[in-house]
Amino acid sequence: MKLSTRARYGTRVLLELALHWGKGPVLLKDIAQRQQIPLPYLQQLIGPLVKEGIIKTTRGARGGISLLKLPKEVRLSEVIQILEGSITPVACVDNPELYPLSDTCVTHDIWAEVKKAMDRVLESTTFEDLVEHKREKIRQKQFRK
Amino acid sequence: MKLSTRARYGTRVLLELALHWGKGPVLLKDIAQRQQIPLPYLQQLIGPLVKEGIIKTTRGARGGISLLKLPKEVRLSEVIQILEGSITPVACVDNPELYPLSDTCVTHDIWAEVKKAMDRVLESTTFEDLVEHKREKIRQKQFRK
DNA sequence: ATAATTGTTGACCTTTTTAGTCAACAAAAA
DNA sequence: TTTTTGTTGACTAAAAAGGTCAACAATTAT
Repeated sequence: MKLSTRARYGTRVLLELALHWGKGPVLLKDIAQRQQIPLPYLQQLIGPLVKEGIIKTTRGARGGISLLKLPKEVRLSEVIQILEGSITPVACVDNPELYPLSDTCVTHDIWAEVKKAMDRVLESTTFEDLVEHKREKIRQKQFRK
Repeated sequence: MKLSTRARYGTRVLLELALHWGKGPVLLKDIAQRQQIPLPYLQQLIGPLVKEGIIKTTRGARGGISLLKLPKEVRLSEVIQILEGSITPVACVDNPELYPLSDTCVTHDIWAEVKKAMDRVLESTTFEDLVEHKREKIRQKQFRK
């Protein structure tokens, strides 16, 4: 049940952009370095995010990528869906019509519940939440010194 | 985020045993056929379940496998843990000590929440629940005819 | 203009994981 | 003592994950 690195990296990239909101584009190279993501791999991840209208890219000198929406308008669930696909534990939860036995298959039902439980968390979390949470953590850390 | 076939097959096997509770051992061959699991693969799955004391095996003619505990004493979470390992979406949720940045890493926290949400479902579901649910479904199906 | 700076794309490769097979063996019952 | 079952560990094939690369396209700075 591991999340792919695509989804994990993608979340961290978007969190960076959310923290940098309103301050112009962020260099891919810098993100790659700070987040310890191989640059060529990172470049590959942003394609789908651009296509879905989450971020925009600016080419040429002083370019980079930036968030297209407000951080509060981007849900964690979207990003995972885009970079990883459905989080369903088993395929038949997404396509019950393909599995005619599902009307007496109780394991099907329980996997559907598991998926719902995950969805509740991922859909209720926006990048604004993450930004706030992050700033709070940093404050607490300084306080402890 | 897919569940492995090991975990899915294992759940179905235990559900069979729970439905057959109190009626002696069930042949591996029969389970394999009914559940459409390759027999040699199934044989491989039961080892860990025996080792953890969930089921017992009986060799020789009229042998098979049977549930060692009451269905209501076996949680779905145990079976998945045994056959698939931890369901954590990211490794650092299980071993925070290995990742020193986790005290300001908010993505870590959100993955931990996702895991908790899954655990709540899996730990609160026993095979007695599944058996009941199954019987209820069968009743409803007959009623519709 | 044109050189330098960035992002874009698709093809490719390597490693790891998953799913499954097989053969030789061990125990119990008929 | 033969037949019926389960046990184990080594092996293999296929798929997915993770990552690399080279050639290209668009901007900006000079």
